[in-house]
Amino acid sequence: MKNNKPKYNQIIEAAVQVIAENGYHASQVSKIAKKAGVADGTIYLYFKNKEDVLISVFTEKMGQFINRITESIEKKGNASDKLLALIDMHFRQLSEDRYLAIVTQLELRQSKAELRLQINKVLHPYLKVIDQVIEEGMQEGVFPRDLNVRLVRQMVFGTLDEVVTNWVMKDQKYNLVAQAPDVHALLTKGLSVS
Amino acid sequence: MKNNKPKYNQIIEAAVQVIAENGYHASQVSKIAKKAGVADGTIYLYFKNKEDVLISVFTEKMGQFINRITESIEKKGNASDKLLALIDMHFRQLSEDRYLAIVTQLELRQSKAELRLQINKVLHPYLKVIDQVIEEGMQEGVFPRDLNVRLVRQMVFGTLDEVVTNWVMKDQKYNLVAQAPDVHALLTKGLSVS
Amino acid sequence: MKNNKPKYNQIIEAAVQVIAENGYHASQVSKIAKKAGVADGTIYLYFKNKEDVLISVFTEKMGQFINRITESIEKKGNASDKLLALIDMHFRQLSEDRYLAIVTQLELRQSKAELRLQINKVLHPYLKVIDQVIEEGMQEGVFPRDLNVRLVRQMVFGTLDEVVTNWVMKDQKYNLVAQAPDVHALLTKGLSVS
Amino acid sequence: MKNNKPKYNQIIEAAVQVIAENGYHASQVSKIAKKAGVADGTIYLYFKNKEDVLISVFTEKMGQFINRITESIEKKGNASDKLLALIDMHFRQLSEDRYLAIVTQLELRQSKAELRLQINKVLHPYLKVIDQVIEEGMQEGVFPRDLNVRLVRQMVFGTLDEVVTNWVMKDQKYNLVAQAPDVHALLTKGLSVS
DNA sequence: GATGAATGAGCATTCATTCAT
DNA sequence: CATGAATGAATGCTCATTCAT
Repeated sequence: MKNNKPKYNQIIEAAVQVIAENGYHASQVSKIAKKAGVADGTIYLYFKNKEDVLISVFTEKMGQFINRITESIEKKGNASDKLLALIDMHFRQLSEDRYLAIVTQLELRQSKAELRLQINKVLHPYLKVIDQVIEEGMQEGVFPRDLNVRLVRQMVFGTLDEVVTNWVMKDQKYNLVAQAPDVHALLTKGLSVS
Repeated sequence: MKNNKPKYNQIIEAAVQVIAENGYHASQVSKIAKKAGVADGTIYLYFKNKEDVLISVFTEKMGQFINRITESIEKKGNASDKLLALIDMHFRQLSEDRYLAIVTQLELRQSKAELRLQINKVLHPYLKVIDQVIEEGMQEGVFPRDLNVRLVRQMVFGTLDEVVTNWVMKDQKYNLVAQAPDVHALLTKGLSVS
Repeated sequence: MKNNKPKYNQIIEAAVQVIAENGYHASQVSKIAKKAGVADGTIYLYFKNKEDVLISVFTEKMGQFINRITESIEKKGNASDKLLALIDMHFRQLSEDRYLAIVTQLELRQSKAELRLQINKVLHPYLKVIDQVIEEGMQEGVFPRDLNVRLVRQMVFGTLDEVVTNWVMKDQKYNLVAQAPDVHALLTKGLSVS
Repeated sequence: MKNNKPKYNQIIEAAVQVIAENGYHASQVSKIAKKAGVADGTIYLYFKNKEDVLISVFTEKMGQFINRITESIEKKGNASDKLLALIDMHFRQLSEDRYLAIVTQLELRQSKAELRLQINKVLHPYLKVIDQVIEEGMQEGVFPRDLNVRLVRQMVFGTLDEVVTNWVMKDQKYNLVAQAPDVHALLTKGLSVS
């Protein structure tokens, strides 16, 4: 655990706040250090460089994010319910941490290509969770058996991501979690007339 | 016509290439000027500043992009066919211009908040086109009449965007256009078992 | 005469105005050309370069300036009266042309050392006029015969220059010409108790 | 004391030299840094920007300048002697620091309006010292009681400034300090015949 | 003579990272 | 472990001048 290293966590938390408040490009190392209550140099005792701080921010937060979603869906009986739970928890967690929402949906995307590649690696386990739900649904017969899992996953993740980004850009003015059932309905039924 | 202003177009085209090849942050004005075959200062005869070049790149390209999609869908008889045509042309155009695909899916997203706001404005007409197709489908009875248009549009655009981004990140190794019918099927039928 | 070359004068007059209104550093060649109603390149048909425009501005204006002072003092009977007339005309001319005052007292001094050297050459005839008045006064016995002419001239010119500069920097709020008799009295009597 | 901040003084001294040697406009920050033996960025640890360096140069030097003059004149018994001491010290200090003389008389005057405004503020205390000497002389009866203090001060300062500037432009070839008694005699007696 | 589109040299400032203490 | 003073590379933009028309 990183609890032994309180400064590590202080820096991570400071980074999220500083980025959310100042934007990615105005988030200097010195600003993060100040908010964390440590010297600039101290950051380099815990992280290789600035990029490493950002990746670690995403890794730490995404770890929790995925864990909660996994917990949430494993109680559910079928793939459709799991998908709803996944959407609900996805929206819920970003709703509950406005800083995190801003950082993941807007600021971290401004980073250069290399960094975003590494961020995608961190995202990978989440995409696997989505894949599992889809595959489970196919096996259960809840979803069609001939789905292209990759495409479905891209539809699911792309939709959730777009919905959240729009919500963040509208200054988080409306209730995101309340949209979960509609989004779930849309994804499962598509545009087909019942 | 912009044929009267050949340098304007030279600079736009150079910018797309330079950004695609070097990445957003390594695309210095001097590099764009060199590729365009003009002096650095010449860029400032046609554009207010570097940001203006980038916005213009996006505006010019997106204008053509939307026009072709609009042309393509207006021949179609019903909303479902129009949606398919839209997806097909969306994929087709980005397939045919690998530089443009890289720039729109990866590089331009690294720009700072203000610039991205303006990019969103340019994107807006495209979102309106999607909305129209959805609304038309609802009126025709091809799509359910009780759809939340905003959510559907976010699903459609989010899905297309995610599919294209994944394709770009996989170095455009597979045939993107060939995915259009499957994506269309997915969006219209969702995950429902026939 | 330069009357044959109306554009020459247009450019000179435009330069004075542009410098007075925008300050020395914000007075681009293009701005002067626009105000003069000519193309940028036209300026280079009449002047070697930008510096040449500035020197010519000063030369033209200083020529008139000296001529009027010379005319004014030659009517006077003795050196002391001539000195008073010189001071009066010095103040009067700068009072009557606020643009010229700003340009000579403030803006033209921001030019680089080389240019200022040439400006000093243009100023030289005026200093000679002052010298003549002093020497005349010494011969007449109106002024002491053992004066160091150079020092006296520096006192006279330095005083006038400082008085005018202070007046310009106080936004020309008070009557400069009205100070002439007091300045004359001061220079002639000094700080001696009568 | 500024001895705790050796770099601050190194930069100030380097700036004076670089400006005197290269002229105001050719005095890049990098050149000053190099002469001071520090990195470019170090300058920004001690000064807000380049202008701040220049103002600080003038402030530091003018502070010393005024202090020495104040010390020098307070020992003197009457206003006339004080004026002589002021002139002597004014000339003496600029004679002893050829770099400072060039910078104050020529280079710093090329700065733009805003900077010159701040330079004038720094000069203000010196003008007040001159005013005090004049007022003291009027009270003592050494100078006429009906003097216009402002005008006298402008005569005194204008004369000293002009004398020093001429000396600097003549490449400091003659003995400036030796002129002090003559200048004093001129200012006190004026052009009156004894 | 007149035009004005094109040129390209030149520079203050920021900030991630290091390392002596 | 922790500090924070010092480093130095990196770049968008302006504008005097030219020259083909």
